[in-house]
Amino acid sequence: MTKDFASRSGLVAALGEVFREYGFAGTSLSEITSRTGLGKSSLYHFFPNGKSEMAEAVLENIDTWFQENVFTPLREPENTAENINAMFKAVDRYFQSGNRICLVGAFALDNTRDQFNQEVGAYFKEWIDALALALKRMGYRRSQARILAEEVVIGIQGALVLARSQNDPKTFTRTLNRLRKRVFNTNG
Amino acid sequence: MTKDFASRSGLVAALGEVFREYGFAGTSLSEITSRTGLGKSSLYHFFPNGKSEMAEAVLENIDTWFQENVFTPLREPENTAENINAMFKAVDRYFQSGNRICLVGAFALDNTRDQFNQEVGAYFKEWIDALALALKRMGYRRSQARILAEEVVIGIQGALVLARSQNDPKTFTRTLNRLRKRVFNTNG
DNA sequence: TGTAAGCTGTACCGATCGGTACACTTTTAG
DNA sequence: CTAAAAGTGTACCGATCGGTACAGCTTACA
Repeated sequence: MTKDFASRSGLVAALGEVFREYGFAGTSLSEITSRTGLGKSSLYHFFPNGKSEMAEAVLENIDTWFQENVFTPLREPENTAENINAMFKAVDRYFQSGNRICLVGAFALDNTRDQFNQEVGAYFKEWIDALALALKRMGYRRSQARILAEEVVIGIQGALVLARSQNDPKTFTRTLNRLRKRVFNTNG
Repeated sequence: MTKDFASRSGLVAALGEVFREYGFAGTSLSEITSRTGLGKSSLYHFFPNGKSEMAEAVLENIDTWFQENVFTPLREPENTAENINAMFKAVDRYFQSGNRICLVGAFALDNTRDQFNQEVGAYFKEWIDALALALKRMGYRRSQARILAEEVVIGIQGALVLARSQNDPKTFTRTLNRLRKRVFNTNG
């Protein structure tokens, strides 16, 4: 593919890390160049529509990852509790135990959201829907399942904000444990 | 003061709204000019250090508001339950029932945080500390109070992310109600 | 009324922004 | 081996970036 990256998804992953660090507006092409080792000509070869196409690719990459590792398992009709547990593990891994922020969440907070309306909206909606379905299968009543699913996703996002604000990843893992307990212990 | 603003804090409030909408990196001086009606010369008259000084002023403004309306009341030795309830009301008002994001949270998520390390870190720390103190006074054991205070602040931040992502402010008010119940109902 | 301070418009600065043109090299595939 | 396709370096574009210089206007106050 290119001298610097074995696959396109490797490049997209690198782009994702740059956007995570600088935000969408704060990421310049020259920063991307220096972080990926690819000049503008190469970047525009892969992403003719420039920066926004790069971000689209990153968001698509994220969506694919969550589909495979989180959403689809949650929708499985069997081993529900196991799959919910797997979600917590996958999330912990994905966000590197609190050392990595949620790019979709970051995009959501400013007007970057407007440019990626569909992707940002769908990401959270799908997550909550899939989790609510699983929780219902676990025995929660439908309305309770929805509320609890929302609570979990909100908790994860908030914990990422707080962990980063305090430079303390443990805030995130602590929250993840709390949410797991809440899902499995409580009489919903 | 100026033809456009009766007071400095009125100007700072307007700046805050611009930063909320575009983020720090995404806010250009020309955008600030068009939104405040003040030319660069005026802006640099009030904020000789430019954009970052404007953001500092906004953060200071936010801190002042939260000190007066949230932190100080929470630290009062009496009427604790009342003051915690007042916190929820103040927060609902401040974030306009989910129509306004938390600028400090937004700053926390990308490298803007590095430039405002102290302010971003202190905002959340002080909030959690004050709330934990109040919860302890309400009867929670110290460790439980800390955990619960963290849970509340995390919930608020996460709800703001989610509400904005779904363009659904009700997510925020719903969460605020849930957190209030959690604080007052549970046997901690 | 005078004068200093507060405030603002205009014109400008160099740097960087996102993006393009194009020739060149490298890789792939028949 | 060859030709097309994929990938890249260099040089450039106009626009905008954050910031400055400075003269002039406006306001407060003595």
